[in-house]
Amino acid sequence: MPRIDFRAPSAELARALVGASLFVEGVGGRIVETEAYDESDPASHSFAGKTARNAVMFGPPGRAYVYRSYGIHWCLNFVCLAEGHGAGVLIRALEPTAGIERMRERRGLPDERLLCSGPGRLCQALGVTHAMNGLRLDRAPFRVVPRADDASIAVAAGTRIGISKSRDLAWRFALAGSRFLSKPLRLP
DNA sequence: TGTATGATCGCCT
DNA sequence: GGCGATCATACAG
Repeated sequence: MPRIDFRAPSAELARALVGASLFVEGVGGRIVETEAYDESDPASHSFAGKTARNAVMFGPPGRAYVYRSYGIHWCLNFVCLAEGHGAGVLIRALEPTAGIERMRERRGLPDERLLCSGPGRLCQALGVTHAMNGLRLDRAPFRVVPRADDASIAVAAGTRIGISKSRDLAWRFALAGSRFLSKPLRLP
């Protein structure tokens, strides 16, 4: 059932992506943490309208929106139902399954638990940069694999991280009990 | 386990 | 000028 539908509202897509797998040139793993953002949400980049930075969020769904965070890190979003509004899902953490040595080289830190536990770390480990902004997610270098139909997966919802607006919205989704989360889940 | 700080860039919502 | 959808490091206790 969880065929990934990039036209779904961001919270739905964010939930469906937990347990799916993401690879960039074969390096990646299982998504264990996501956050939803949309145009009605003051914490979203799309809230205040289209700019050069967030333009991809306003384009067709199923693309990568990569932005620079704090002037230093890259963060990866999956664009969903945009149609002039602007919505997306921030990929916050992966459980590494493929290309772990490559990740270690890129990260410089050996700790496997910290390779992809956070949106900036994950992009560094997978080699995601601004060069991939706007690229389709169903083509190389990306590969997104839905979780298996029979996968009995416990997805928990909590409040989002690192934002000051709309802090009570339970739009953070995580694989319950995973040790690869960027932070423990906080219930609303 | 927690709090503080620096790095450094795009946009000011 | 100030603030982020961050992270590594330094330090206190």
